[in-house]
Amino acid sequence: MHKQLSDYIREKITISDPDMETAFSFFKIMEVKKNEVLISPGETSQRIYFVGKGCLRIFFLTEGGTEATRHFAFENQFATALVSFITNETSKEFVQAIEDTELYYISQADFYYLLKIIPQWEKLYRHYLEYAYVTNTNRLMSFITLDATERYRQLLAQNPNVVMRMPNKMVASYLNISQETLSRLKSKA
Amino acid sequence: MHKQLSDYIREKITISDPDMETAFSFFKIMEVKKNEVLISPGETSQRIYFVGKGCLRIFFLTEGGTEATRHFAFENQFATALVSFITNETSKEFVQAIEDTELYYISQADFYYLLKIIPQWEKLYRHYLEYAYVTNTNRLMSFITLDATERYRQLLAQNPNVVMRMPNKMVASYLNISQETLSRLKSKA
DNA sequence: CGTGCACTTGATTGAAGTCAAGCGCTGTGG
DNA sequence: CCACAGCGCTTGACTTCAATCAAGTGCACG
Repeated sequence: MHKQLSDYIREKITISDPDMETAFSFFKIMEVKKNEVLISPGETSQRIYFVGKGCLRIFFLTEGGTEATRHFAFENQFATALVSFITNETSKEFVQAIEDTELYYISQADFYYLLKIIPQWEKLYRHYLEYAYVTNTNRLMSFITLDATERYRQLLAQNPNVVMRMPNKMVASYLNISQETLSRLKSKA
Repeated sequence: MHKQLSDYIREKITISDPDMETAFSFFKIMEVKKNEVLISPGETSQRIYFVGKGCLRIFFLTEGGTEATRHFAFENQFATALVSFITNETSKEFVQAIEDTELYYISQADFYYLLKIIPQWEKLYRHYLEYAYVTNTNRLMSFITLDATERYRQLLAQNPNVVMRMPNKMVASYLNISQETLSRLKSKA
């Protein structure tokens, strides 16, 4: 049971069977339909999700009302509205299922409890934070150094999943270009 | 001795006097002149710096050869080429003193050693990572949602230090606008 | 079977970059 | 202590990349 999750955890840290049992006791399973929203702006109650099957998207709305996608989380990845999770302030971000999705989740309180009672759990969280930081920084650098064409090429090279599995408008909002521009890029290359 | 650093640490975590002693034994003090470069691209030997007095800047070069500033670290902040520190790959970033600066630094090896022997040290690192992540994400969002004028206004409101203490060309490279555009913005507002 | 949403394609616009020229401070060496 | 070289900053003219606006096509789903 929870094999994907335990594999993931054991890949990152060494953890005793009893500790793994304890950790598991706080995770719950959950199925959501395509397009369902898990976290909306203004909410404080926080969870961390682990994607078993399907895909989550984290995005926020700009003043103009257009969506800006911050992250896609596929199978075997943790995801949450991380800024809100860290700061404990209300989220500015949505978390939404893009496909029918199977999730494991843990509440923020339980997650913090695990940080206290399982020393290695801190290390797991550290890895998640490091990953999130590196991803984000690469993204930031790509906005600064690359134009629309190059950003699209890079995404195609580094994360073809996104381009294949996600609808165009979401890919565009992830690259921070308009849907029209993405359409033109695709037809050219 | 090291009062600034110990104050900073005690603000983030609870740590025994002997542990603090141990931690301190790995930090060294260092003075650098204005414009001196501490880490250059291609280097692997990593340190974490704590700014006692002065200011550090982390930046990288774009293909065109222009500088893109990722972060300014003022008094009582930790700073390093964090992506390289995390991934252990060679840095793409420079770390440079912008003013005559007084630093405490610790090597990556020693820092990791502290993570092992002082349980609370993990928490300190966590706080640093969380801070870096939140800062970076806010920056990312500002590039996506705000135009040049609004980014400048936001920086002026949230971090006037940067605008006051840093030369124009660095402020511009931090906002990811050209020096000319920043000049025009300043003259208007 | 039809309504609406995703996507394409074309025409126009606009924000900010680039190029270019000139001013003024700073600091360095004679 | 002065002079001049060079860098930082400003201002103007022009260019460009990608956004917006607009219209039309086709597919998916109720």
